Amino acid sequence: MEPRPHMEPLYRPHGVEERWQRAWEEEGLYRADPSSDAPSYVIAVPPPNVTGALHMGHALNGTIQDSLIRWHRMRGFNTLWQPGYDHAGIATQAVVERELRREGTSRQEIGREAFVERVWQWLHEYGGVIMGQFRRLGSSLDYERERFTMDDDYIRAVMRFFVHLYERGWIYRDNRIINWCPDCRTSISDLEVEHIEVDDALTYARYLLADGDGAGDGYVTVATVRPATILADVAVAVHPSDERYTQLIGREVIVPVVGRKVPVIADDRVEPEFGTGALKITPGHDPVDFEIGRDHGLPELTVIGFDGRMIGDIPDMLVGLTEEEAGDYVVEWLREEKLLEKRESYRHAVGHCERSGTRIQPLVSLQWWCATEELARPAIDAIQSGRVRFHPPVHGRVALDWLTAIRPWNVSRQLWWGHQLPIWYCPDGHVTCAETEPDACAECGTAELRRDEDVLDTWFSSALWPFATLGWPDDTPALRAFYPGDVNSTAREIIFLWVNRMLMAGLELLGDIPFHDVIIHSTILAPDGRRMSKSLGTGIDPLDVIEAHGADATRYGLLKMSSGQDVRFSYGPIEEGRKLANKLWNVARLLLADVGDVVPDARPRELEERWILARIDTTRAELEADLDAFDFAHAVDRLYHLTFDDFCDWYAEAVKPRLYAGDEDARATALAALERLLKLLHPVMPHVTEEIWANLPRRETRLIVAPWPGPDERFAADVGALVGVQEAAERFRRSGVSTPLEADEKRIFDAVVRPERGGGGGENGNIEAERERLRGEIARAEEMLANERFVERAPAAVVEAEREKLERYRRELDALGG
RNA sequence: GGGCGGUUAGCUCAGUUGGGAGAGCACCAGCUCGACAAGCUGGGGGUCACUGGUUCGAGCCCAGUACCGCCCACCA
Repeated sequence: MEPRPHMEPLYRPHGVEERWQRAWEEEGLYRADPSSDAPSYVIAVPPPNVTGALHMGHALNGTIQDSLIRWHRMRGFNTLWQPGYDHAGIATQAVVERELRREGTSRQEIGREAFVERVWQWLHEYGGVIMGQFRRLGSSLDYERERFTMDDDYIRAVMRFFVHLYERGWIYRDNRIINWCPDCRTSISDLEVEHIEVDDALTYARYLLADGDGAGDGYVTVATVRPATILADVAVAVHPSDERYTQLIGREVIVPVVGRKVPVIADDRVEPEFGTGALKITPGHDPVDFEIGRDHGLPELTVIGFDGRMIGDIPDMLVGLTEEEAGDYVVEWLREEKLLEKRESYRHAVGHCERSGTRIQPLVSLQWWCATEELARPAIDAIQSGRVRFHPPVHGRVALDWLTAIRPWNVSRQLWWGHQLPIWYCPDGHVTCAETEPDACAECGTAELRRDEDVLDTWFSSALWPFATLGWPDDTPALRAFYPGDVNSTAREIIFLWVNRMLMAGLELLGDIPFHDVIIHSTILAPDGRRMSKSLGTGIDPLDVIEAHGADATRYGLLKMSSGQDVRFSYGPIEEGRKLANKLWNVARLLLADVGDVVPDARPRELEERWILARIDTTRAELEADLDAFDFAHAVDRLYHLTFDDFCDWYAEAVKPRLYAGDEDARATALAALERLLKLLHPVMPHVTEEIWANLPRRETRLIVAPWPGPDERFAADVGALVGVQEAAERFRRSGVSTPLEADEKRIFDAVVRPERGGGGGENGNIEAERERLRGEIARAEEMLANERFVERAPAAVVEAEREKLERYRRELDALGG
């Protein structure tokens, strides 16, 4: 043990926190032990993007997980908090591509191999800073076990997963419409598409009947927000029971500009009430139209390329234009041909790439897909049966709804950074799927193989995080010791992307759920209620908060404010945490001043000592219930009031005179009570508690691994022992009226309230004011008890409580001679 | 379009089977007490969004309205 440092009146977290963070890690106290016999408690950190920096969500989530981990470590569990990073395919590739552009080159120019090499180089230089920032928060991750989704072992796990699904028959290649981001130059999944309201123009265009017989007006009008896609129209659809159009079904109309004759078809996916009730069908560029087109056997024409430019069988002058330019041309053409009925402004939600913000281009493309119904089934059961519980529970139902209506998963991305698909083609077009590069085509045996160039969706590998980090697919000691895990704590927005897929992958590959509790933590908004975001300038850097107030205060504050679904960040709770740390520090100074060779030992003699030990024990039980329910805001609130109100304002003040008098029993008991208080606070505020712990005499273990206090019923009967004194103090402070007290109560009263120093009015306080107050209370109670219906229908306990209150007020009034 | 959450003190938020509206911050007043002025004690401040209903009794339960936010979504 190091020498006891001088304890200054003001607790300064700087230096102290970093010192303990280094000590805990260097002494191996964060380490999980795969060979331990103790029950395990496992949380895998949501792997942050390897390019990213700590934001407020990380800080809150890190605090939640660390508090649980530290609590269980003290309770004797073999804890593993698994650290690591996600390679974050699109995000990382975008960062490095941006850098290449600044250098005047591009990934296409330097080629795939050099580009991937460049990404690794970038990561070694700038990536992977978050784990250092997690350390600064005091996070007790087992840093020696850090994993990366692009580690060789992890890649092997991803390949195994893919081949497994392929062999199950759930992986297939299909030419379907996908969400194409022209900026990222890749497909993205439905979950990565963000719908944003935009103002568009709705163009009403007339399609002339090909066999114009004079009946009606000889045309049908359709509405579109994307006039350029008219060039790829292959049909017009109407609702089968829409009487306006029944006579048109089966006839042909002429697509403007290109002059193509296309059929009028009937489909009940058309909404008769919208627009004109006639829908132009563009299977190549619209998801609904694609489905309708497939069902009616229509061709899929493409007029917009992967670069967002016009291509295909269209007038030469349009080739190479943007969709918008081409659209303007089409509208102008319609106007000249008198086929433009009208244009009106129209506000609607349009899909955008959530990473680049670019408007999604629905395109037909040959991609790899994963059929997910079979994977989802066990996950659905796990949630329905309650084996996996969400906190708050509402998110379980949301997760369930998604799983129940799950759709095929587009798993291929047209990127270079990521896990390249383990798919090889031979010149004859045969497909070989294997974990490692095969020698020959599985079908025809030719050795001439070409690997598919696409990489897998980043979330495909994230799905394996709870067990690929433990060595799966190998049967390792870590996997046996730490799977299944216990808790997953994460942000609301990745329930589908990540949580559900971990459930599916874990159940499919290991036959068991990866965790039984899912915590969905609050979203912390900027103080003005907007999202915290760098680009909006509304972000608050948690490292700045730690710098200014300390990690303990930051942890406390984040837990305190994280009660609702969304919560505005404010410094109030952080300040509260800082005050709590300072208060704790100072009460420790009081109890440790002139401590001599007294060691902690609970041997209570007086009322206030039995009382505080009872209060600490009941708070321990309540705290455990809060933590078991993942109710962190209540847990820290409880700790605050235990420390301030009970421990400092009442107990410490009451026992102070005996400490000054050199009462060694009082001293030893005080230290024992402080010990227990420190233990309860440690999971939330690890640094200040460890620092004080180190100052306690004869301390041979670290608080971080000190045993969590068990139930202590010895003084339970004394938990209300101070009620009389506290009421007397309240009365005295309110009106200066003294209450007759027993000798030991009087001693506590005098120590805590110190009437001789003013505050009230002494024995001659305002007795009449107090009588008046009591008469008011009595009147109210009498009124309630006079209400027959209340007496008849209210629960007996409530009525009885009211009677007791009345009796007490009357006694008190009598004592005041009223 | 569908679903979910929210609306309580100036601010950020609690309020646990319906039974006297709370905390922290801010504000005001008083305390230089042998841990802490980054402290202590006390105080002011609320039509619990609105309307109706159930009940002896509603912040809480029911119906509806308004506003804010989130998620999902193939009405062009």
